[in-house]
Amino acid sequence: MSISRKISESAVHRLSLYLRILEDLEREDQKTVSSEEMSGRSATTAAQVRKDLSLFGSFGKRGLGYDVADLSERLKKILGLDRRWRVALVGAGRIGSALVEYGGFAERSYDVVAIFDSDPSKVGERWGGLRVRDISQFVSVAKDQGVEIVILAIPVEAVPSVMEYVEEAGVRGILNFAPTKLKVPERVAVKDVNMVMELEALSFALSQEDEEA
Amino acid sequence: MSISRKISESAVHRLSLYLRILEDLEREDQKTVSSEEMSGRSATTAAQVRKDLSLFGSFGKRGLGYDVADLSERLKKILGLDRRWRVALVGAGRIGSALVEYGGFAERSYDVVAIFDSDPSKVGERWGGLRVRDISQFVSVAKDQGVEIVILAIPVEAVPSVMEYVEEAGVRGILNFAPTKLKVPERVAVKDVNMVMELEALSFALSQEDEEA
DNA sequence: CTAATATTGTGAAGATTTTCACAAAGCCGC
DNA sequence: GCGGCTTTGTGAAAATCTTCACAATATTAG
Repeated sequence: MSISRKISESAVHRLSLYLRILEDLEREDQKTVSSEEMSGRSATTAAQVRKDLSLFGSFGKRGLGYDVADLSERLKKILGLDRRWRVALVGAGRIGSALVEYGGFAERSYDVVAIFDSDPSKVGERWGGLRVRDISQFVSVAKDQGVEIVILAIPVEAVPSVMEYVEEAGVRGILNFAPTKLKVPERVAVKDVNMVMELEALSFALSQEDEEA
Repeated sequence: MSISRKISESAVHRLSLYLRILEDLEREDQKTVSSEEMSGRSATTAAQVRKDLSLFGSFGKRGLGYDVADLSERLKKILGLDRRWRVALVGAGRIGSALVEYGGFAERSYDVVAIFDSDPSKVGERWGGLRVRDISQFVSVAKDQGVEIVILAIPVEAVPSVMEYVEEAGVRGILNFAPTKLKVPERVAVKDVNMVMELEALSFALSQEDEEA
């Protein structure tokens, strides 16, 4: 179905965005949608939408547009959301709690199956049905539970030691909230979420405006 | 000093990253650094580092490299971190609390000067020296406090009504955690932080690997 | 069945970003 | 102060990404 082609970061982000739009449309009971309308609801052009989709196949009908339910299914498949992913949260702090509480993950395809922390006062706490475990148990539990993705929500200092466990357990992907570049073997995929960097991009943009004025 | 030139999103992200690296180097007491070393600590090439910096001026010494302290200062200036920014947090939920607790903001250039929520049970709570206020007071307080940046950490449903206030108060930049595309006047800059999208990018990457195998 | 209308899919053109490669500069040791 | 070594800054080339523009195809009305 899909060719081994290099898809750019931004294209993948747009696919996520399209999926969200399609889910909105499904809720609104709209049956078909044109690239034009999709572009209106995102921040792209109709041509971009069509090009992005055409990277994976030919999903629309000329003259008609795309079938909302069908395209939504296909995007889910493309994004790997046609299966469940087993996720471990490492770091039972504020960010971790925000994520677990948020709950949106389960509705999508991610099951948080274990939570770890190194702080003895946190270990043992119950978090929405899961007991916080000591990080030293990471390797055995992660292997046992078949954890593929780790959400890393720990302070920078703790990163090196934790990463040893993560590597040993054969985790395949990391969503990294620590503001540092992780050193990982090539086979491990990393995505960074970094609020400070986004804030800096914001103040950069605002400063530029000021200078132009 | 700096020309009104269009700097790409990714270039700005890299600048943030360079700044973080320089701060590490300062802590390590290293006085100068080459583009080569900078690239080793980030995920770029030496040429990219030099090109990025050259967009703003000529900061290095041939044969020697860059002065760590000097470059750090210059990057801060470029990113608008040579002044304080007055920030309001809208949404006193888990994400908001994670952000305020995190504290890294104050160490950088952002002062959280007000917190708002619409939930009466939260209004009045004290959060690290600030009282949570009712969102209905947003416009007057934001104007009074000179708020320029808003961190929007509220559910999607609440976005439209809150955005009316935000717009009226003349806010210039928004760091948006709500998974929806904000509709804002052109003068307002928006940066999105979206964990679900990053997770989807991760499962996309992992699925691709699987197919290739 | 035909004409009018809508909208996709996609080569080709255009724009932007990244990499290359090397002249220009500065430092160091002798 | 000269030769050797290092490393920047930057045009030019290469690669990548986005937009354009239009043929192909589907639908609908009559």
